Amino acid sequence: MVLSRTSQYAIQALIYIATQPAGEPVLNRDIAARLNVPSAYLAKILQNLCKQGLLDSFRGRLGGFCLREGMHKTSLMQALALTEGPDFTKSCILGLKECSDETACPMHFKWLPVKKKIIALLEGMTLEDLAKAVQTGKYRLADLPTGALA
Amino acid sequence: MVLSRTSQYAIQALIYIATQPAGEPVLNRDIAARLNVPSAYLAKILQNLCKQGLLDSFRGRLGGFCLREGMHKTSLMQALALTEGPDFTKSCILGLKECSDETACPMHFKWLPVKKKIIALLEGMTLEDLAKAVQTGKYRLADLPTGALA
DNA sequence: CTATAATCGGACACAAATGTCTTAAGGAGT
DNA sequence: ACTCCTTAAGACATTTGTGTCCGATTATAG
Ligand code: FES
Ligand code: FES
Repeated sequence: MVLSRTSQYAIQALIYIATQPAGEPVLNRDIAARLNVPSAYLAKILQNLCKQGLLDSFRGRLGGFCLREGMHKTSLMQALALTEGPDFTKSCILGLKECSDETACPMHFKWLPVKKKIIALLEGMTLEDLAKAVQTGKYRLADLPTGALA
Repeated sequence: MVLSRTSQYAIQALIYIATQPAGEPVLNRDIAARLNVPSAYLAKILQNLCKQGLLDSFRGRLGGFCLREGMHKTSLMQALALTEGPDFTKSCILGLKECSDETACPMHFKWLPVKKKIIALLEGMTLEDLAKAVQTGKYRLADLPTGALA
């Protein structure tokens, strides 16, 4: 419902990276271990986020991934636009090609307000916010018991 | 976002069937043509809805599909439980196995109210309601120009 | 009974998402 | 220069979603 696995991994990883000291690259291996996610697959996702400009990557020793300068304030909406495609909120809930008041499906006018709430929520949450929440220790990023931060 | 193609087809078909005179079986072929959807695939979906007890099917001449007695008041939530699986609303938006206040991910308490709105919406809309809306001619069930009802 | 018309059921085909593996390339330390 | 550690890139495998096809079954009409 709502998000693909790929996007879920991406968000988890981004939040985790945001909890780590800025400027210190984080190893893909560590992220994967922390989130209990396939590391090779996660690498692909992170590489993509690099190409899209959200992350920086460094090879070799002391390498890894870290948030690009200023990207701590990236909203979930912006991040999801990169993983799900730029208009993943544009579609009609019944799958019609157009979703607008003029081409409304029978659910349109009921669905639209809810969709707006979802979008507002995603636009309102930044990686920074979520990272801080995680750092309080009250929330978990992975299935494991209660994620103690490294 | 939110629904699989299969569920979208299913809902469209159910609404269309609900707009037709009760008790008169509707041909799969006609539904597929009306919705502009692959008929063989739609047949599978309808067969499944039969097995789950939402539709009745009749073979041979004058055959087809129609809503089972009393099922006009089925909510979208009930219908989606059949196509998406019984707990498609249970999962965490970040993909955690458990979604509860005790095992909250950093988005949990913000997401939960929105999720509740979605569920309330789906529970509040019945096939009957949606069919009536379509019959006003103001809403469309398919991509085609403006669906004139048969 | 026969022909016709529709669903049923399963096998099959294709595509997209998810996950794995191997090799190449780049940077840090010695 | 050499070695080690890391990401980069692409090929490949697996799984799931989507879509097609065909023969079997069932019901109606003549
Ligand atoms: S037209 Fe269907 S949700 Fe807008
Ligand atoms: S735990 Fe993530 S949405 Fe509830």
